Amino acid sequence: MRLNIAEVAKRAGVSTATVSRVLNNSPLVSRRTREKVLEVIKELGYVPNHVARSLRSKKTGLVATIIPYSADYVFNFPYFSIFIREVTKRLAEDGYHLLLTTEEPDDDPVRIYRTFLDRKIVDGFIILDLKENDERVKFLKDRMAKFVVVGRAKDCDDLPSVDTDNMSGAYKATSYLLDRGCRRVLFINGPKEHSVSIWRKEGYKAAYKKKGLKIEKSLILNGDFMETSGYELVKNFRGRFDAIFAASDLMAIGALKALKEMNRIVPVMGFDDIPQASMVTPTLSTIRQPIDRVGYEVADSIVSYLEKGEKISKVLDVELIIRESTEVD
Amino acid sequence: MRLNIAEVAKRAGVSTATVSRVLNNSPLVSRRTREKVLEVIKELGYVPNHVARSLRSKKTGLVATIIPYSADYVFNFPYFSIFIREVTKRLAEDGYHLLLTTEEPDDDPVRIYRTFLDRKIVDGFIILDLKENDERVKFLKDRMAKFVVVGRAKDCDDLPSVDTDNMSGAYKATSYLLDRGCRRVLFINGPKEHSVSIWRKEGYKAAYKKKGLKIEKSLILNGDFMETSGYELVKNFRGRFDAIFAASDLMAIGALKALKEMNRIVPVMGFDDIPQASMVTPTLSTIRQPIDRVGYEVADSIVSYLEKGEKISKVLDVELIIRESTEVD
DNA sequence: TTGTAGGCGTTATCAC
DNA sequence: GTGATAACGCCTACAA
Repeated sequence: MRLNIAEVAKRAGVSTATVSRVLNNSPLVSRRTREKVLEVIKELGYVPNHVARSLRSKKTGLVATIIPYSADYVFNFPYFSIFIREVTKRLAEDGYHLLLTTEEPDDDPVRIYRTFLDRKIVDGFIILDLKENDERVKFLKDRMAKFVVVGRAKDCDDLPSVDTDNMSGAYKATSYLLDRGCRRVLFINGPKEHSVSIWRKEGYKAAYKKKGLKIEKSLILNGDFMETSGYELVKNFRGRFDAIFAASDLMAIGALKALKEMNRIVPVMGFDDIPQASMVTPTLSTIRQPIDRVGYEVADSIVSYLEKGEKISKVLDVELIIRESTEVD
Repeated sequence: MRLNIAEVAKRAGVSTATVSRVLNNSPLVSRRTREKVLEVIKELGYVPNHVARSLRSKKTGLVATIIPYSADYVFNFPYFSIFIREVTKRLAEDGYHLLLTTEEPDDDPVRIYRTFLDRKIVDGFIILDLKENDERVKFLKDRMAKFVVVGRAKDCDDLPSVDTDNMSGAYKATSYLLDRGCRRVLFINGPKEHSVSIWRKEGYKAAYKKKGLKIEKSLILNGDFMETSGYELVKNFRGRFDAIFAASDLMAIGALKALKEMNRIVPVMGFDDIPQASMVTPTLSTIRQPIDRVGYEVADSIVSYLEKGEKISKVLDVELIIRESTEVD
């Protein structure tokens, strides 16, 4: 025997329309009818079929996050899992679920987005790893899709977004090093086109300006957030420097390794505050990002967008954490 | 204008049935008709609606993984992300997608499973963090749900499953320490009821037996896989020991910290080979688990189950990695 | 080889 | 307040 709305209706001696009304808390049902229907529902253990609802309502209750294939470091970022947990938790509060998937290599970066939109698999997207002139953003805008980005690109401030205050973070980090008397802070930034890199560079520069110091462009390098790139960039750097500020803890750790091999000691500052930061030797000074709140807020934002059409954007504060790596002398 | 199968049919001058046949590669379509239909499909940019298909076929193409709330360490396990990547990659090969979510705290552990089954949101499940007499397994079996477990419980060997050879791993680790002349290997196992803990304990014991040595039960402790538990267990241990084997790298790292504070040096072996293992000081000897293959195989298994009804189980080899932490003298 | 038509389970629009 | 009934978009007997 099929357990559907018709069966419930039959047993309760009402029409399917009435059952549906009860299910959707419509006020257009008398108290008595509602109670009777609820009783039957409970008795039969009836639960509405989500797919049928989706077909009717044209909403699947699914939000997709697609990890760019190039963005290995997203996965290597130990806090990624906390981010995911907070996202799914917030989504569930409104009955949404997270579809998580990865891009294929050598692939059109918007292929999966197109598939999900064409086949109407998801209601919205969360975009990670934002770049300037991001193809995905362009595509989704074009298709009038609903999405929220993590990060802020300068070319799309009309988008709902959640970001940490990368500029302020880089400013704090750099200022701290300058305050300690350092003058040539080697800045190992992330990839050039990434929105976080752009903001962090601004922060770095702002700190120099504030102190009235001249910025030396050759001190600004671009890594890929991974440990090896921090290691290599320091190892191969031919100029002078008296401190290092890396745009990720992993690169900072790589930098520390390189310094050790080169038998040099200078203050080193990271960014993120991943678990390793407090476990390596020396423990790493860094900028802590509230990754859990980023997860919560981005989920909150996409839900608001989907349910109420509200485009919410937030910038979250970051915190300077001083440990051993900057306290060398 | 709605773009659906009927519209395509109209434009191609055929019936919806024919279009459907073309879409599903039925041989019951003439070459000419097929080409014509495909042409129209291309021209209109028609793509079948996934939800409508799901309703008809009673398959959503979704596989759920639900992270137990208690299993924080799953998230703290840095390789979790690699696991997810491999899972989604393999699922996508057959058109499946991953629904990832977290349990709510203080909640019936099978609540989410029930919801997903009742509402028919997903086709199958991947179960992580398996325990003996696992409630979730019991529930899903009861409901005749399709699922694959990561791990092997002794009470359910009829389930499709993927596991690493935990027993062999623990055997290798313990044997290595015994071969070095250690006799009192403090074994910091995971939580008692976890299937991995049970297998690893077997391996530990087997190594002792093989050497004809007596097993000292007081040397076997239970932690929770996290760093602090390794630290505390060692710090508070009152017996004698001349080596440590921890069932996770994180606990091994905690143990190393405790030893350092206690001014003691003994060989320490971990389990997992997480990234930190090669970054801490001293670098950590450990048992490497092929987490990427676990991801691939578990996805492969659930797809085979869903598509062909085949229950596939696999046990994957692990590898002994010797670094500095065991080479102390 | 192709078409007709019913049904998957729900919701929304009408009437009553 | 409540009940028929027609969609939503697709697939599949069954008939032709």
